[in-house]
Amino acid sequence: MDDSLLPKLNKEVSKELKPETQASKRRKMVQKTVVTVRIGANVGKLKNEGPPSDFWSWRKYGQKPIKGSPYPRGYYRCSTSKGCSAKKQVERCRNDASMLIITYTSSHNHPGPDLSTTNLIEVAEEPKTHSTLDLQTPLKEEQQELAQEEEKQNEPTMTTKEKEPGEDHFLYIQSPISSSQDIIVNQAEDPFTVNLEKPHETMGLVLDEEPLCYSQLMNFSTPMSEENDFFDELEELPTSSSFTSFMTSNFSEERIPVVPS
DNA sequence: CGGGTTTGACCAGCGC
DNA sequence: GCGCTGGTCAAACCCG
Repeated sequence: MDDSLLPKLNKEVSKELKPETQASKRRKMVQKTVVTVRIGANVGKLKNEGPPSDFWSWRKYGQKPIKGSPYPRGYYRCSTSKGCSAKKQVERCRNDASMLIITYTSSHNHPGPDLSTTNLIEVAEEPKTHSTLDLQTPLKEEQQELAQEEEKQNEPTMTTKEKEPGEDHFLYIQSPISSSQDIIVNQAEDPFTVNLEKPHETMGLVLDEEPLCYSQLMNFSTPMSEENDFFDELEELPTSSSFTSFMTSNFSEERIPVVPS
């Protein structure tokens, strides 16, 4: 091709020409998983924006000031595997600096470094959400049970939010990622996809727009206490992450046909 | 030396 | 059609 012309353009095109990435190039058809992390005292400990380290390593490839937000948004790409197209965006809640809003896009095309040995404490509620997440990873079955137990113990009423029961796609997670972190996962997907998979569901809430509600949810549910210390240790380990497994399962549609049994 | 971060520029989607 | 804004790239720089 005439790559001698328009070098910039071509270089981008050639790179973005990968079928899936091209579609995800802009903010149109992208699957997104929004995770809100409350970083309590850790805000100082974590580096900069303090993206909770999942067991994948991320490389920052950009940062942009966001209109209306005093905090810039950081763009990260998975550097665990070379060809991995997984990305995440990290920004702070505009109204609550102690809240991190992490938006995951694309999927990891490689297994996690050490999933089996990882402490996956998964709190997944709302069966309908499961239909989206589809926890099909075998090892997750155990985690799921654990998660549900924990869920019961911690916040049995948390299953449906005070806002719009049945319309939200939140997942509230006891964060194994780092101490004193509360995590809410919101499954925000492309409306089309949602319509296809869950015609009865309404993606009324894309938290990307209004992270505020997270704060409310956070206040609404008060988790953690003794695990605090436990997770504090985990913080230093490259372990963790329930939400990473969420992603794995959620985004694995390329590799796993998704069978809601 | 290798990998990661920073930063400015460029491009494309979206709204008006 | 134009301008705005978000997302990505790549060179330069920094750190281990």
